[in-house]
Amino acid sequence: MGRAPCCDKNNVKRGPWSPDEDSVLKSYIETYGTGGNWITLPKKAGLRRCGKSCRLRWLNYLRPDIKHGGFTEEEDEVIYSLYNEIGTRWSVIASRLPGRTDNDVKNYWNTKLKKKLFSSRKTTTMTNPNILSSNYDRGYLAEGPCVPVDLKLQEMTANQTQQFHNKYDTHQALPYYRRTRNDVQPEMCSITSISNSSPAITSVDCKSTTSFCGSMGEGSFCTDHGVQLVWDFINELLVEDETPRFDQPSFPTTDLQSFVNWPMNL
DNA sequence: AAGCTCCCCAACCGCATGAAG
DNA sequence: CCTTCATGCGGTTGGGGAGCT
Repeated sequence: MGRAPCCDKNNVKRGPWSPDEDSVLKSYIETYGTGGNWITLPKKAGLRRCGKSCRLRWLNYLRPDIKHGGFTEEEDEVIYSLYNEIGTRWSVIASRLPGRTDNDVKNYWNTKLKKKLFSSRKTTTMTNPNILSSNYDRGYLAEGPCVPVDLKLQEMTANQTQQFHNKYDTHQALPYYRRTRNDVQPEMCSITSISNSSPAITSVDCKSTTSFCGSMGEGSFCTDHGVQLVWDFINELLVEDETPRFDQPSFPTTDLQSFVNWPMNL
């Protein structure tokens, strides 16, 4: 048996809030505060709404310090940067953007910023047309300039590229294990870009971007279960480019339990 | 003008967390 | 310690507006 519902769903109104309801909720909270109890608030305020719904409406829309309207370039940068550091912890990201809510940031990321980030890879702030700016592209990178895989392949001769494609399917989905604060989760990724300045590649899975580098903090991933291929991949590409071949990082890459137990802050 | 598709975003859902008893 | 339950959070949904044919 599941948990008891927080309210009687048959007796509460759902869906969009009317201006009258907004006005009632706003004036109640401005007069009496939330009283630290959202569950009883709607009854006291005379609203036929679930407490959760009231809380959401207040926090995401009615609060006086909410900033409505488009995001600025500066806010975009903050989101890129924090997304790369901590992933989809929207409330933490929103806390760094005065007047923005977690819902706002999440919606903005999912509907606009992600697309903007992908399309911008070809055009923005590049000092070299073949190398993406690490500053702009922090959302993807651990550090240093980074080259999309497709561009890297274009640099090779047609014959080399064909041989490479015969050997590797560059768009195949690869399984890996991602470390989070609390556990290790199996996920899938595909490789989108490689760094030519540090032993790092960058991949994009369906949910987020992931750096593949020497650090063992949150977001790093285990190369077991097929992602060994990744290292062959990067070295094969880089060796075409006079870049020294990188050794595999020293952290455990084949034993899942060692990966799980490895200290976060090395 | 009508019908269709796409996109945005407000709102909902269910799970995790932590406080209180 | 265990249980209960309010709160907070991230993922997802769906209504409605905008744009296109």
